[in-house]
Amino acid sequence: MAGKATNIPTATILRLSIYHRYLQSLMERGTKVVSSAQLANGTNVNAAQLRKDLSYFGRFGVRGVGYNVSKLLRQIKEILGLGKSWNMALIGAGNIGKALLQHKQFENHGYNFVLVFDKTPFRVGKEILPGIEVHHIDKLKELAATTPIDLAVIAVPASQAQEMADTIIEAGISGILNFAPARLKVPNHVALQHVDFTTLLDTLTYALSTKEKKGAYYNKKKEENRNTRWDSPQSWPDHMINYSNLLVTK
Amino acid sequence: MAGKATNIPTATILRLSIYHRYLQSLMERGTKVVSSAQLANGTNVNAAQLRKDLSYFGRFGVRGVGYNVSKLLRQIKEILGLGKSWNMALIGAGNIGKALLQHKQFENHGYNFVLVFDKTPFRVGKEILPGIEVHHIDKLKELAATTPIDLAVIAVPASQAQEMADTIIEAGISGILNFAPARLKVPNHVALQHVDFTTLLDTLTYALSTKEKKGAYYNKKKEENRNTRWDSPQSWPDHMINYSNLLVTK
DNA sequence: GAGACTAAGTGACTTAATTCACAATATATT
DNA sequence: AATATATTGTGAATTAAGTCACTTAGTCTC
Ligand SMILES: NC(=O)c1ccc[n+]([C@@H]2O[C@H](COP(=O)([O-])OP(=O)(O)OC[C@H]3O[C@@H](n4cnc5c(N)ncnc54)[C@H](O)[C@@H]3O)[C@@H](O)[C@H]2O)c1
Ligand SMILES: NC(=O)c1ccc[n+]([C@@H]2O[C@H](COP(=O)([O-])OP(=O)(O)OC[C@H]3O[C@@H](n4cnc5c(N)ncnc54)[C@H](O)[C@@H]3O)[C@@H](O)[C@H]2O)c1
Repeated sequence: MAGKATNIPTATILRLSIYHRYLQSLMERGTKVVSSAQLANGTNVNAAQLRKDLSYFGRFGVRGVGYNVSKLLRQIKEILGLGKSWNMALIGAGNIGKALLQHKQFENHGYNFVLVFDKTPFRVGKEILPGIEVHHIDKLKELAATTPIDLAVIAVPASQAQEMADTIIEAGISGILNFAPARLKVPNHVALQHVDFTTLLDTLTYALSTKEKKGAYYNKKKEENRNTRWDSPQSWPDHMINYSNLLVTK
Repeated sequence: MAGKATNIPTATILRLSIYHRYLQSLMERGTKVVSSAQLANGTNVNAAQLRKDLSYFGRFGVRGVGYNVSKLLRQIKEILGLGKSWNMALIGAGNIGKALLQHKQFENHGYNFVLVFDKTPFRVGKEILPGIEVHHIDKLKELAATTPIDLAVIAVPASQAQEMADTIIEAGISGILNFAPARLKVPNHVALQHVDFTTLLDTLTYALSTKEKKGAYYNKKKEENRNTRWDSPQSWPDHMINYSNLLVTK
């Protein structure tokens, strides 16, 4: 486990998660060994980049052979902190919130909604899922004290989002996934990600628009240009993500 | 409208969308003029960066004064292609798909679901929204020929996602927003964005994990370090996006 | 209408991320 | 045991993105 002291690119962490998912599918298919070229191809990244990404954390492969799928999977889990199960609180049990609660995949990945909050009277007190009651948002701090929460998911209207973030942080939670279309301000010790549908749609319309009226705001160059810049509508290179969301990833 | 020939950073487009949204809120509040510093502060970016982002497309401000809110808003709309209304097809009318259909905000922004597809017998034929019937996926090509579709939203299980992407592209649609946890391969002329919840959650767990056992995989540095690297759990610098997917965005 | 003041626009610089290309090291083969 | 072959790991080079800091061009005041 070498582990470099170098700064790790943010995008590397995003990609690690993507490799992780692909490795899981390889596991299911029974693949034992995979080369950086195969793994990179399956996740749409450059093979050298994949190797460099891993090299920030250690040396996991065997030269001339490749990577042992289950071993690499275990090691990426370790790096990303996916060894344990993570308790999540949902803030806002509306359309999106309910879809998230229903999503079985989260549990499989160790993400569990253990508390759900809302404000609207007709939602509060209902049993939204077997064993999961909707609590009033005012009880967040109190309940978070007994049930330790690692992550909070914000799914309230944008106008309420910053206030909710503040409440969440005050309750001692320091990881937030925000679905509201608002860029939140949080102190440095809090990890935050935005899931921003409209912004992503806007990048698509930009791509399609520049495609049509080529030359208006942009000058067309080499058509064969790889998926990296906005010369032509294309896939996202990364970050993006964002980058990203970020964000933002091919 | 100067319009530089330079390559435009992918992250610039993401940010443009974010400025756009913030400008809309300023409009609603009746603000007439805004400085780059204010606008940057409201969107959590560096003021110089905001000015540079705009400079790729022209000169929209007045020196010594700032930007006219409604004028800048109009110009960003123009750049991003938000002047027109965009027809969308939804592929997969399950949990997430239904939440998206319900979402009123999309219409306000010019994004309209005009066709909905699924495969499961009990969903096909139902009127899922007033005036919107769920069609069988096999009819996509046929219906897209009569109702022009600009963008497709994929909300089917990951195992079906690549196949759906291929079908969509074959039907002549060249913008895709994908919610399935799978990295899709598309030809160069197709614009693609991934909305990847789990990957974003994974970056949060990484941040929280490294926070706890500082020094394991990372070496703690200046604590005051601004939100830019993975030295400590923090906000996403951008892209991340995008990128990123990236993607990724503070 | 001269001078003070403010904030945009941008070239130069800095920092970050990606890719190249090859040395290092494993396995397989004869 | 020597050689062929494959694929990792990584410094060096390249490319991209972000920030600084100054110049320019407006408005406002007196
Ligand atoms: N539904 C979508 O497809 C979609 C798409 C993109 C973005 N979003 C965003 O996600 C967020 C939620 O969207 P939605 O469609 O689920 O909205 P929704 O109106 O269906 O649900 C919002 C829920 O939040 C609750 N709420 C409001 N203020 C609250 C507060 N202060 N404390 C606790 N609960 C509170 C409401 O009672 C409601 O149940 C919004 O910001 C929306 O813009 C949703
Ligand atoms: N629900 C969530 O909160 C959530 C969160 C993250 C990711 N996702 C992803 O979004 C996707 C959809 O999730 P969901 O929860 O809505 O699942 P779901 O099972 O509720 O809905 C999927 C729908 O797709 C339809 N479908 C399946 N194959 C199809 C095909 N070939 N053609 C047309 N329709 C088809 C199914 O009939 C079903 O109605 C999945 O890939 C899921 O992993 C969902």
